[in-house]
This record gives sequence, structure tokens and C-alpha cells, in this order.
Amino acid sequence: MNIFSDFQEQVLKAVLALQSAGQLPDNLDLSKVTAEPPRDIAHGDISTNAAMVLAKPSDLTPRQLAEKLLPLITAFASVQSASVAGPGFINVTLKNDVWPRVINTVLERKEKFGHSKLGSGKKVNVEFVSANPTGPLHVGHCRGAVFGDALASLLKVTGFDVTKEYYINDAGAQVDVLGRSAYLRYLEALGENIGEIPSGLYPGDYLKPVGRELARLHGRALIGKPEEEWLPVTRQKTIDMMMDLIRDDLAELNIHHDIFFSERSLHSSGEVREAIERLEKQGHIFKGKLEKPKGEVPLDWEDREQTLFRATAFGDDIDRPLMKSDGSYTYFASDVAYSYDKISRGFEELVYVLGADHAGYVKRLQAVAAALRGDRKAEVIVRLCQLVKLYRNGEPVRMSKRAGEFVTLREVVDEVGPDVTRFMMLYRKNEAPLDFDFAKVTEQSKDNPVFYVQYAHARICSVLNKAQEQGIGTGDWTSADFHLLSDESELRLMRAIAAFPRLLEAAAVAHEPHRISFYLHELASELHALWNKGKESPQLRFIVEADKRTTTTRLAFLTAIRYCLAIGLGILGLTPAENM
RNA sequence: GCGCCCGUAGCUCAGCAGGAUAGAGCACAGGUUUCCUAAACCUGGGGUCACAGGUUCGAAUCCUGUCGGGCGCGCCA
Repeated sequence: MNIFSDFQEQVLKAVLALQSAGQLPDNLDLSKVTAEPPRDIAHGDISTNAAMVLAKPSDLTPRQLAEKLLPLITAFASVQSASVAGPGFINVTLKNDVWPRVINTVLERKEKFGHSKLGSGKKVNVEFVSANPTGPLHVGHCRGAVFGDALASLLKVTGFDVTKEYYINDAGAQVDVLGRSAYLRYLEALGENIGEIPSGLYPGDYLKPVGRELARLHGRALIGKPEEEWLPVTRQKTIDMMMDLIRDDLAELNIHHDIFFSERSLHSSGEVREAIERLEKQGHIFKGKLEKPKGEVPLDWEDREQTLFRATAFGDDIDRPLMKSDGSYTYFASDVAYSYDKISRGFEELVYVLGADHAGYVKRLQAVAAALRGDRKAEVIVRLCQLVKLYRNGEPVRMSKRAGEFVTLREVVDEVGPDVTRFMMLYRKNEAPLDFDFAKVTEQSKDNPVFYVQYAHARICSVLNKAQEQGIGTGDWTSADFHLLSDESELRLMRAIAAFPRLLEAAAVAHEPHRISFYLHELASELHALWNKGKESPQLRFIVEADKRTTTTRLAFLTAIRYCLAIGLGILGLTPAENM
């Protein structure tokens, strides 16, 4: 039950009624008609702009049209009163029985309250993390990982058919370097003196277990062989073990992808060639020279003719090369094939969660999809996550990538826990930079939003448990009478509950899971406010021994709030705290 | 040079799908409280929504331009 979308539908029906009565023109654009909670609650429960957006094409003033609509809206079953206000808003106060119905809906639908069919089963691919399999995940991957996972959950509960995907960059020069680095560790494991790891290879200790495993599997068999014989072996084993490592890191954060897609497989299956042939047939490929880049010029710049995808025809800034000078495919060529693969699998929405340093990829990804999709719908949506700055007691944590000193994702999660990590990553709009202070995020005070929200849930659990001990909160809410809830704080909480389904839909449409975090903080805040009132006014406490009916009502009410908190936290990937 | 993101209170940030008098937390000022419904509470001051145009009945929100900050710009992935 979404009181806002229900009301909007009714308003649209009222407009249609006026149209069939000949009072309004037939060809009105109704898409701009909204039904939303007014910012100022003095304006009632729901406000619609119908009269304002439809006035001009109807050749009426907003007020005239509002007056026409008013009697129809006043007649709605759920409406107590309606009035025209301001420039032409129609404000509505709902009948008292609406809030009880909302709460009953929560109690019936339980952990599915707020779920909707907004997405109507649309197939969405959410690709996130996709870090190179050359080492453990570091803190920089953290935000995109959490964001992507939460977004996927959000889209799921709003009715999309979501696939969570990780693209493994297991082709190209980087993983060759990785294979060579592991080979050294293999020699080391067999007792050879390898000295310092040469620059250009991966120095990290995390490759030592790979070396030992290679030694266990192959003994000394790989020694003395030419590189082209051992490299494929060490490379693949290393990639496999690194991906296991990465999967473990992600599991620490409660993140599980549906599909791990290998870039290498695109080459071996011939898809790279196929996809490029398809572009070629469509005439989107040509040979040409690119202009020298402005900015920083690469050291090995050479002016040469190359095979290019005409990305500029699809809105990109420059055309993109598909072949290297040695005749092999570029990374971008794999991207073309991968896009083609996703489109062929029937995804109508391709979501990419990338770091802000990949902003330059947005247009080329969109260009590729536009060129390849043909008659299919395949919309590319890119969400960029800004950097996370780590602090320890207000001091920035220094990291040097060159020296191999970086804070790993695992270190963060081990120190503060997955729930705190996830919530903090989502307590900011994705395109805004984020400060993460180890001290602040684990602080147990109301200034810490994770704690604040979890505490609200735990408080409810504590009351419900206490009630159960006294034999009152049995879960049978049939005798609850929500008309008894009349305190301002209680009314605000009921409005917040009623707004939850709408919030989820809006967050899904905007691909902005952070809105849920802020909503939860607000909901928690309202709950704590009511709780604090109970200190001063015992009649506002949840358990009122002398009044069983009120107690039952409030326990049911708390249960509904608890569902909202738990559902929201669940979408963000947190486990609601039962006690703290 | 070009592209993308950002610019809202002293600070960190929200601002819901263009809506009515722009919000929260911190900090600041004043007050309450030592209760066991622990990990405080209440009240208050504070704004040229970077700037200038435009679209609209209505713009922090959409468009254009300017300024300021960040990121990126072929044979790395």
C-alpha cells in the first residue's frame, strides 16, 4: 500500500472523468501530475499539483481547474477534507482510518512491506567492483562494492530482475606480470634466493601462498622451462587464487555476485572478433589517426594509423582504438564484446558502478551500447563513486600505492565490522567525496548514524522482549486500535511509515541507495524522540501496565516501525541489531 | 585545450519525480537532567543555495555562460 501512488491514480481518474464530461480537453499530458507529502505538515497529508500542470493546456487558471477537481477529490473514500492552496495546490487531509490501514498493511506484509512492482521484471545488469585480479581488494574498492550491492538489492525489491556481475580482467599485460611475479614466489618457495622483487613486478606478500601452492602442485617441473611454457600455468593459478581472495574479501562485507565474467573467455570464445565484425558490418569501424592528446602526453606516443570505432558518431569525444600496434586487441575491444554479450543476454539496463577516476569511460560505454543494441533496449547507466578519505582520530591515513602500502578492504572490515563499513559508505551521495574516520564510525553515541539507527531497532526489540516476558506482546495485534495513537510524535512516525514505499521507489528510479540511509536516520530520530517523551510522560511509554489496549496498540505500532527499519537496513546490507 | 563530477549555515552534508516560509548533525549560546526507558534532553541564533542569464504558474533542482575545486583525456587494464 502506497498512499501516494494510490491517491495519484485516483486524481488521474478524476481528471479522466472531467474529460469524458467534456469539461477538459482530451489530449492532456498527465505525466507531470504528482501526489506527494507536503513539506509543511500544516498543509495536510497529501498534496497534488494536478491543477497547476494541467491548467494551461486546459485554458484555465490553476485555481479554476482546482475548483473543478475539488468536489471529485473530496468525494474520495479516503479523503477527510480537501482545499485549494497557494498557487493551485490541492491539499488533502486523509481520514483517520488511513494510518491504521497503513500499519495493518505493514503487519500483514511484514518484511515485504514497501516492495513493489515498479520495475515490472525489467532485466538489469549491475556490474560492480570488477577490480583487477592482481591482489586483495583495497579500501578504494570498498565504496563501489557496497554501493553496487545495495543498489542491486534496492532494484530487486522494487521489482527489477537483477543480475550482479563482476568482470574479471584476466587478459592483457597486467596478468602476465602477475604470472611472472608468482613464478618468482614459486622459485622462492622451492628455496631459491630471489632477492628483491624487481620493479615492475608485484611485490606483495599475498603472492607467497600462490608460490607455495605452485610448488606443491608442480614440484620443480617449471624450473628451467621457457616462459611461454610456464607463464600460462602460473598466470591462471594466480588469477584463480586472487579471485578466491577477492571473493572472500567481498564475503566479509556480505557481498555475493551472481556472475563472475572472464575477459579472457571473450577472446577464446571468439566473441571479441564477432562483436567487432558486427560493428564493421554496420560501418562503424575505420582506419585513421587520432590527434595527439592535449594534457599529459604519453612517453611512448607515436603517430600511427589504427583501427578505430567511430564512437564520435554516438556522442563520444574521440574515436576509440580497437587494435594495438602489435596487432592484438586493446582492452576496449574486450569492452565492446562484453557489452555485446550483455545485450545478447537480454539486459535492458546496463548499470556500471565505477570509481570517479573512470568518468572518462562513460561516453564510450554508452557509445558502444548505442552502436550494438540494434532494436533492443539497452540503456547504459553509469554511477560514479567518489574517493574515500581515511582518517584515524582526525589524522589522514597515508597510503602509498607505489610502495605497496595500502589499507586493504579486509583491514577496514576487520576493524570496524561489515555493518559500520556498509552504512558509512552509503551515508553520502555516491558522487560526493567521503571521509571515513575509524574512531568516529565506531563511537557509541547519537552522533554516529550507524549506531543511532541500529540502536533504534535494538530499543524496539528490547521493549518487545520485555513485553513478551510479561505475556503481553504475543504478536496477536487484532485488538490493536491505532486510533489511540494521537501524540504528535506518533503521528509523525505513522507518516514516516506511510512514506516508506514511495521512498524506495524514488531511490530505485534515481539509483540512489543513500536515500534509504537518510530515511532510516530520520525514522530512528522520530522513534528516539517518542522514547524520550516517555521519560517525562509515563502515559506515552510503550508499555502502560494499566491500559492493555494501548499497550497492545503501541507494541503493534513498534513492530511496524521495526519492519521499516529492518527492511531498510536489509536493503543496505546490514543486519539489524537485536541488542547492543 | 576538451569532457565529466562538485559548489547549499562557521564545519560535514541532506534536499525526496521542478512545488508553498531551504533542512539535519556538529560547533556556538542558553536552559533541563544524574532519571535506569543506559550510551542524554529541550530551546535559540545563524543562508545572496558560487555568480549571471534563460525555460516555467513556480528553479537549490532543468538549460546556457562565467568563476572556483576535483578527476580524466590513443597502442595500461
